[in-house]
Parts: sequence; C-alpha cells; structure tokens
Amino acid sequence: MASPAPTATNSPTGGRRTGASIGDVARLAGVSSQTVSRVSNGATNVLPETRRRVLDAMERLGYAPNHAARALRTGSFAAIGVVVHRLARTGESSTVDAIVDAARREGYTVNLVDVASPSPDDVTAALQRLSNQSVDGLIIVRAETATPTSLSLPARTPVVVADSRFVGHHPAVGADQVAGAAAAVQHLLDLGHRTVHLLAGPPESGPAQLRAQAWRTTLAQAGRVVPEPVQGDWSAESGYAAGRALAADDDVTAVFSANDEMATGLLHALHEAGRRVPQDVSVVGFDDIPLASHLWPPLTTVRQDFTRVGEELVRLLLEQIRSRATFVDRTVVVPAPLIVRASTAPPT
Amino acid sequence: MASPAPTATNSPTGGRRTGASIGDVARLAGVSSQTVSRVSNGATNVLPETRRRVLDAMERLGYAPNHAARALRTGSFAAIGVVVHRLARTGESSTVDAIVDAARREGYTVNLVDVASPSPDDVTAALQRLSNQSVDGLIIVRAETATPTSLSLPARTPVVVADSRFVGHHPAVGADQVAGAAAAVQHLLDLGHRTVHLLAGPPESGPAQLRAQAWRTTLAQAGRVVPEPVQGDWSAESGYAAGRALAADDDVTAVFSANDEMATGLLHALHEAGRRVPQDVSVVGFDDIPLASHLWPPLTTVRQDFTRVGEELVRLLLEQIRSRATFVDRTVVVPAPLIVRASTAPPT
DNA sequence: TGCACGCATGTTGACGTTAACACGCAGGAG
DNA sequence: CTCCTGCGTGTTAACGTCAACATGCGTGCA
Repeated sequence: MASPAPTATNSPTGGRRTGASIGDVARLAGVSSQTVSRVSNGATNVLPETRRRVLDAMERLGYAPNHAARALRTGSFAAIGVVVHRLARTGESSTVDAIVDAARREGYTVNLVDVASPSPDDVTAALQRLSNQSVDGLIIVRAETATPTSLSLPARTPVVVADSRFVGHHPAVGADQVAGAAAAVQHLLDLGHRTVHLLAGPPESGPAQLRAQAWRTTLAQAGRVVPEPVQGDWSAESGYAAGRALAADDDVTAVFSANDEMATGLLHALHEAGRRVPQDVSVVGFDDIPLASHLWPPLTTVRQDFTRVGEELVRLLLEQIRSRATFVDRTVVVPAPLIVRASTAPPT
Repeated sequence: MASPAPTATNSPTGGRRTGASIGDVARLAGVSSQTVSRVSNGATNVLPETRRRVLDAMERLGYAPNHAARALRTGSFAAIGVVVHRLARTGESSTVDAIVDAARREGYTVNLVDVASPSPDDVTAALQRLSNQSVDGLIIVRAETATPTSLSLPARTPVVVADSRFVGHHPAVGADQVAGAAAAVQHLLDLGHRTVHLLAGPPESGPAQLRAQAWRTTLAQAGRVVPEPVQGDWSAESGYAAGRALAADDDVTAVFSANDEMATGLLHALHEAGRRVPQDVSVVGFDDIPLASHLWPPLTTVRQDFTRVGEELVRLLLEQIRSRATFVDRTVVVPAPLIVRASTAPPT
C-alpha cells in the first residue's frame, strides 16, 4: 500500500491524469525546477545535500519525468521504430526479440509497426506513421518486395535495413545467404547426389532470391543439371504441397528447402509417401529454427543467427543516431554455418 | 533523386532535425495555426476552400504533426505498452502480432518491452520504464511468476493481462486452459488408455499450473492413477530430455504435453527409442503451433487462438482508456478446442 | 429595423521540460 | 586590494500543439 498522496494539481485547461511535475518537486525540495532537472538527468554540478533533498521530494511525490515534454524539448524520443511483416515467423520474432533487448540495454524503447503486406506502399505508409520525431531511427526487418528506390523514407531519419539488397543505399545487416545456401548445396553434392532440387521461397522475397541464385550457381559450377525449382511461400503448408510432387518423383534424392518450415512440410509429405529420409531423400533446410534439431529426422540446416542480426541492427542504428550522420555504405554480414544433422546422407 | 527542398528553419536554441511545424503551414496557407490544427484533426467547421489551401501547404512542406507536442498537450500518446517475456516463442509472437495489428486499426502504436526474466521485480521495472504518459495503457503478456499482489502497477494507468490468474484484479483475456487440457486428457482416456502421463511446463508459470491442475482433476474424476508428472521448461530440448525417460517406461501409453514444442522433443525421443506413435504411445500437445499439423505424425493438440486473444486484449484496454475507467472484473475466455490428428490412437 | 444566433476563423496561454544565460559568492593570482 | 575564474544555483524563454475564449460577419425571425 502506498501512502495517499492526493496530488493536488489544479487543472485549468487540459485536465488529464497527470502525476507530479518537475515544478512540484522543486517546490517541495525548496529549489528551482532547473535543479530538479539537473538531478533527474544526472548532472554532476549539484551539491550532494541538494541532490538528496531533490531525490527525497521525487520519491515522496512519486515523480516520473514526462516523456512527451522531454521529447518535445530535446527532439529525441529515446525510441526506435521497427517495421516488420509477419512477426509470428521465427526469424522475425527472434530478430525483434534481439532488437528489443539490445535497445533496452541502450536506454531505447521500441515502437513496433507491422505492415499488412510487404509492398512498398504499405511499408511507406507504416514509415509515415512512425515519422517525424515519434522515433529517432528506423529498423526495417524484411523489406521483401520493396527495393531501395521504391521506398520513400522520411528525410533526416536514420535507417537500417535487414536486407542485403539495400547495400549501397542504407546500412544493412544480414546473414550470409549466399555462402549458407552454397554450403547446403555443396554438402549434398559432396555426399554423392547427382543434383539438388530446390524448394524455393516466394519469388518477391530478397533472401529467397539470393538463396535460389546461390543454389543455381553452385550446381552450375559443379556442372550439374539444374532442375526446375518448386515454388513455396515459406509456410509448412506450401512445403507439404510441394513435397507431395517431389515425393512422387523417384529421381529426386536431395532437396534444399529455402527455409525450415517448408522443410517440415516436405518431411511430412515424404513420410506420408513412404520415402525414407535420409536413405531415399536427403533434405536440407535454412534458418535452424529451435524445432529443427527435434524434427524427425533432426534437420540438417543452415543457421541464421537472428540474435546477432538484431544486435547489429541496433548497433548500426544507434551509431547513426548518435553521430547525427547517415551512413550509406556500412554492411554487416553475419556468418550462416551449415549444421549437419540426420536428414542428409549419401544416396543409396 | 528528390528535389532539394532546403527547409529553411531557423534554430534559435535547440537546433534539432525538425520538420515543418503547424506555424510554417499556417504562414504558407495564409491562415492561423489553429485552423491548421483543425484541418489536421479533421474538424468539420472549416470551409472547403480553406481546407484545401491548408492541405496544399502541408503537402508542400512535408508537414507531419509532432507527436511529442501533441502528447504533451493532450496527455495522450496514442500508444500502448506491451510487456512480454520471451517474444520468440510462438504464443507470444502470435499474440503480439495480433495486438500490433488490432492497435494499428484503432490508430494506436505499440511500445514493446521485453523483460529479462518474468519475475515480479523485472516486470515492475519494465512497467516503470513505460510509465507516466509514455503510453496510454498496458498489456502484460504472460506474467508467469508474478501474482496480482506482487505486481506494482503505475497508478491511473489502465492495464490488461493475458493471464487468468489476474481475474478479479485486472481485466484478463486468456484461452480456456482448463477446458482445453481436460479435453486433451479425456480424449486419451476415451481412446482406452488406462492413464495419461503429463509432460508439465515450468511450475512457476500460471498456464502451466492450470493445465497440470486440469490434467490431475480429469484423471481423478475418472478414478485413474495419477502418475508423477515429468517437468519441462516449455522448450523442445526439455521435452526431448523428459521424453527419453518416458520412452524407457513401457507402462507409458499416453502423454499429454503442456505445449507443442515439448511435444516435438518428446516425439523425437520416442522415435529414437523405436517406440511408434501412435501405436505404442499417443501424444497430445497444447497450442497448435503452425508446425503441429506437419510434425511426424501430425500432432493432436489443443488450439489456442492467439490472434483472438491479442484482439480481445486490445479491445478491453481501449475500452478502459476511452471510458477513463478501470475495470476489474472483466474477463474474456477464448475457447481452446481439441484438434485431433494422427498422434493419438487406442493402445495396442 | 433590431437583435440574437450560428459559423468560420483568430488570439491567447499553458502542457513539462531543458538550453542558454545570469547571478552571487569564494578563492587565488597579480 | 582588485580582478578573474569556477562553481552551484536561479531565471527566462522556447519546443509544437490544442482548448478555451474572442471576434466579426451574415442570416433569419420578431
């Protein structure tokens, strides 16, 4: 139980639920409001005795600084905006989790906006809603269909993008899609498979494009046949649908799925068709979701370190905010190692 | 390339990156700033001709209202704070996704805070950071160890909690844990299993307690032996560890896992031990994560409609914010139906 | 013809905070 | 003894917006 503290604020015009203000604290402590401000901001040039009196008064009144007033005065919200598409997906939520965590450590709050669709228009609208001093900077997680030029960003607002296609336009952070996908395909070739089929992500997605391209290049460089890729939409459901077709084709001995969820659907379809994994068909995924090591069989996959990506995004953004500069050429590539488990084996 | 637009703002004292203000628009349109404010807020008592001139000026200057000033003046941030623990988990991210979406439709922004641990102290600290006019209301997703009395909430701030243990203290929204868990256990008994083993969630979690309690009650009411539950921590890893013990025990023919991720680990352990699902052991999960229908075998589970929960949370919160009242006794229970798939069968 | 009323628009001031500057006093250098 | 410096603290004004009140003009009714 707290003490009563009736908060006798007179409300001449805009009578809202307002706690104690800096002025109330100043009056109680017998100092000027500026001194309270100094204490509240940790300035050093305040006598210990004065500071103590101010802190006492704050405590007594339950004072908490008004963010709006501070933001209005300083022009900084201590907040970053995060634009995300489908938060419920593993990669997205892990990245956002890391962003929120890293931001908190730096004293920043996160304003989350999701966009109905990842189209340039929707993303632009989302940015508009966050724009103009409601945040100090922006992180765009997954731009998907948007391209560097189709995106109209609020001027003077630092931006970081988790999509390497934006390299050269905005600072970007991303896992090494190309190396990861190439390693996955090469692993299957090294096991002795003649070629590798692709269960592709949606064609408008940047990462999906990069993974498909790497798959194609790796096969071509090894002089192998490049089969027609099967299209999915990242969901397990689409992986299952595609998997039924692949399972019916006895020539298919190795499949590289552009993400783990589609790989899960693929495994389902293969089991259902009675094709054994990995004896009959080897499967490699992408992402290393927490469930990957407990699927049946445990899934060989490419690990994306989403936590690291989130941290780097925040680091790069704060660097820009603090230096009041906008970098264009900074890029961080996070390694994406292949994790070999039990879903891959030589063809029999 | 955009046109130059040098934005000739004089910066007398606090020279920050500040766009056009209401005054700049007023000057350009030849009206008073109050008229601009009226247009900006959609007031009807403005002549069409005047409105057009103002809108033109806004467009020309790229004006966007300053959230800080507006919040300071009106006392409302048009923002809600969301406190979440481990965002990367399915339930959490789906709920937050729905919250963000519902909030956006109502013109509210979401401030996301994650807490390092779900302890009362950490949650209280998180609430502190969001407190006092930086948000208009709070949603606590998963309070876990916190109890209604251990939580010190900022006064005068509307709160909604996604945890039914808070019923009677704060408005709460949650899936029907008890009915869902009971249905899962009853389903297994109906199939002919003599009893049902429990793979439990962490003991400090409210939902885990409810599910365990319902499991116990359902078995007791049917006059069955109540075996010692096996403890997990929600993760697939813990489900796998627990599953190795369960798989070694031939008496175990049916397991109710308190969530789908642990059930996934359990399936892994059972496969590895050569115990067939569902012929040797039946498994029921809880949550119906997107992957549940594509696990092997497809998982019978209890569906939690996280989207619905998120929407109801926002609805209840906004109702409080708008009525400036704090309800205490409102509760919304979302049905949690059993989804029967292929991981359950009569014992053989 | 007079007066009240409605309507579009303008003027004033305050929300809570902090940057910039002013002030007064003590101590040290010339 | 004077002047300068440094330090703790106070005063002033401004950040951008909107609520409340003021103004001025045209219309309709008695």
